[in-house]
Amino acid sequence: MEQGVISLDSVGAFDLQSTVESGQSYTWSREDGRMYDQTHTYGGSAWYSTVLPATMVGQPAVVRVRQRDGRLEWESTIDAHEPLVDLLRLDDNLDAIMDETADEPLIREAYEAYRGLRLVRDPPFSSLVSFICSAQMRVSRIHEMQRSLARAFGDPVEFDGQTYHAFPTPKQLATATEAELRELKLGYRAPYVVATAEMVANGELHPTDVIDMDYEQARERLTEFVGVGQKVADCVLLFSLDFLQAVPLDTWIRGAIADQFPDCDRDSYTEMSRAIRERFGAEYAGYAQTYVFHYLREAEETDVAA
DNA sequence: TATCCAAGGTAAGTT
DNA sequence: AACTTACCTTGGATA
Repeated sequence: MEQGVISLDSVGAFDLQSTVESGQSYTWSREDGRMYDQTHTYGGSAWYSTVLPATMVGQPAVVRVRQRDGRLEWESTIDAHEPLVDLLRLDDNLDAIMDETADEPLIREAYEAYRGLRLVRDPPFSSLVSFICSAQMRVSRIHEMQRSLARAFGDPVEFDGQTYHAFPTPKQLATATEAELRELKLGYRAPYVVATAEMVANGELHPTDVIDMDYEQARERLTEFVGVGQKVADCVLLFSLDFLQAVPLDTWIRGAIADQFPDCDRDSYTEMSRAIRERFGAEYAGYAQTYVFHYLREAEETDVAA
C-alpha cells in the first residue's frame, strides 16, 4: 500500500465532504457507508474511496482519502498525489475564480457559506453515464445506480483486504443488455445507457472529443448521445471536461434563478444559459452557480423544516 | 397499511 | 421551432 499526505496550505480552502457529496460526482463512496446520510454534518473526517479508470493510470487503481487536521491523507495502490489534485481540482485558485465572478451579494454569501466546496474533474465516461442516470432521480439513488453498474460490469480490484470495482469501461457497458440494466433499477434510462456506451465503444463519439470545441458547440455535440439533453451535457462539461462556464439548468435551479435573478429568466434553455453566464461572469459561471445552487437548496430545506 | 407523488430530464410525436 | 406526453422506480408524505 502506498500512502501520503497532501498539505492544503498552498491549496486554499477545501472541504472534501461537501465536494464529493454535493451531487456533482458519483464516483466516490464513503467507507462507513453513510454517503448522503441526512444526519451527516460537513467538516467530518470520513474516508472516501474511488477507483481510477485504467485510462487514467494504466490500470484500475483504488484511492482512499480523508481530510483531517487541515490536510488530506491518502492510501492507494499507486502514488495518488497527482490523480487527487486532478480529480478534486486542488489546482483551482478559488479566490482568483471569485475575483473573476460577478460581485453579487447572493454569490458572495454562498461562497462564504460553502467555503472549500470545489467542482470535481470526474473521468469523462463515468460522468456521462451518471448524469444520463440522473434524469428524474434523487442523488442517493443515482449513486446507487453507479455502484450497481460497477459491481455488475466493472473490473474488480483488490486493496487492503477488500474488493473494489472500477466503473465499467465503454466496451464493458456496451455488452450489457437493456434488460440487465433494468434489473439494476435504471428504469427507462437503461436503453439510453446501453446505446451511449455502444457509441463510445465503437468510436462513433467520445465525450473528450468536444474538449477543444467552442462551449455551445461542445454542448450541442454531446446531445448526440442517447439520453443526453442540454442539461446533462452541461453537467458533463462542467464536472468532467473543464468547461467552467457551463451552467446546468435543471428544473429546480431554473425556478431559483427566476426568483433571485428574474432578469435572467427565459423560456429557451440556450437563452437562459447565456443570460446567466453574462450575469455571473462568462468564464466561471458554473462555479458560481454551483455555490448558489447549494446555498439556496439548503436555505429551502431549512425553511421547510422550520 | 395503502395510495399518491415528485425526484437536479429526454425522446418522440403533435402543432 | 415550440409544446405535450410517456417513461421506470422508489422513498417519503398523506390518508
